[in-house]
Amino acid sequence: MNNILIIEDDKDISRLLEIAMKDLDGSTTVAHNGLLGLDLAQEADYDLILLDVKLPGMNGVELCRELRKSKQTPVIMVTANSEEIDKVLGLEIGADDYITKPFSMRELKARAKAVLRRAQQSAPDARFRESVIKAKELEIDMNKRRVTLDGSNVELSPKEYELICLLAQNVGRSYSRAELLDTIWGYNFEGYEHTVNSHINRLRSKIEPDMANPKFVLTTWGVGYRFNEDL
Amino acid sequence: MNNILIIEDDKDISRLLEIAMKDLDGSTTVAHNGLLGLDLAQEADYDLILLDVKLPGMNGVELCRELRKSKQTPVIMVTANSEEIDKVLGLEIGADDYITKPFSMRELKARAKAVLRRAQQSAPDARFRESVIKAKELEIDMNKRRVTLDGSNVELSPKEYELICLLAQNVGRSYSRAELLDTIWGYNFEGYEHTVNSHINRLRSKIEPDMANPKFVLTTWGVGYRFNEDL
DNA sequence: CAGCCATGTTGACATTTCTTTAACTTATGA
DNA sequence: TCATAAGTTAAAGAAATGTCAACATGGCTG
Repeated sequence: MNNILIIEDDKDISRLLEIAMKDLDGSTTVAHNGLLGLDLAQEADYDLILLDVKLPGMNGVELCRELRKSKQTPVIMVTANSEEIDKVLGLEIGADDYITKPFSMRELKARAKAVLRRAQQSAPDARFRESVIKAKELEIDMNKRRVTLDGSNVELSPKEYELICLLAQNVGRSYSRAELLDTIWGYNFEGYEHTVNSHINRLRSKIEPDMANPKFVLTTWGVGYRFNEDL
Repeated sequence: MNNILIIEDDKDISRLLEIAMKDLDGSTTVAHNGLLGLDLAQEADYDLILLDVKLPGMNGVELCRELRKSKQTPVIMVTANSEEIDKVLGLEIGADDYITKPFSMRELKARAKAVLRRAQQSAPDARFRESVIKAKELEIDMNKRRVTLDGSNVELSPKEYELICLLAQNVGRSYSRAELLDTIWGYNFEGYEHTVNSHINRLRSKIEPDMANPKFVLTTWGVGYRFNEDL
């Protein structure tokens, strides 16, 4: 979950920015003027700030420069025209990226994702964020989206992959079918819980050496499924 | 005294770069477009080249790749945004370092100094960069920008080439169509993800012996594409 | 200006995955 | 032990996704 601060006076645009950030698993705070925005940015530690260049109260370029005196929070400047870009680029204000209106949602999300990724990679604790999970001969590489069994590749469908990731990331925790449907299928899924069984079944058939005695994905009777805690 | 070539169309930025280089006891030459820059770089022996990615005449990535065919002059790429960094990092173009706008003078000088020191210390052939990827009968030589199948040349379009480079450099990692669009087409691309299919299709028709069973570029169903990890 | 080439778009068709159904097996407790 | 609730498995139609050829466009070059 990323904490994202949006400093933008136009209500429509800030609404749009919020929607895009929610898609990126972000929790958003909005400030509709520069001074308030700077206060918030200096008080809390955000993962990313989307900052409009033209603002009432305090200009975005000034704000960014001021913020940089105390914090290195990643900033993406939102500019209305190319004239403003020159200012952002030419001056050393310390923004991490910029985007010009009108922008596409895809572009905005891609840029935000890239900035967040870079910020996290350079952060000191990046090495603690393990993206490879190992359990006996089973290995899940979340960066590559790759699952191997004894070193050889296992082809998993999207649902199967999401299931094994969720379970393996929370070894020993039992998930009910309803929980799995909510997190993987989404709250709007209208189908039966039985669907989960089907997918677990196919997942097992691909990773379990002995279907009758699963090693990895275990059944918690009357509850749901969990990843084996004794491996 | 170091001879430094600056290839940058923006006059303000090139002046900024010149000032920084003079501080490093450098004598600077400026080219305001890509073709002229490449000419100069190929003619004379510079100690360092500062190269803007976005250029009129010839793109910085292409220029660097072209220059590498004849010279190993140290190159620092100057990029305006994260999209370009991703490209510089993702594709093998033979740059020695990169810096993003807006940059601080201090950072620029530090990087330039480091690159110059490295270049002077290492013997002429010590900084030989291995950039040939081999996978069975397929061979990709990123210095020559040449792809061969069983020794015979395969003619690839720019997009096809960038696709195979990116995928082959990250064997086994699955890229979604959106990711491919972001790194190869750029965040500004407004078209459909379907476009990726087309290019993968054409790429396959040129390198795959059996289109029905691709050996090199595999499909990760529901996700995207990847380079075969079991070769 | 004509023709070529790289690129992007479209749509018919093929393949894989998903959901549901149904028959079968296992665990649990009265 | 037997009834029943819960889980497994296989199969089939529906939905989603991928393939691939054909066409459209637009830049570049002779």
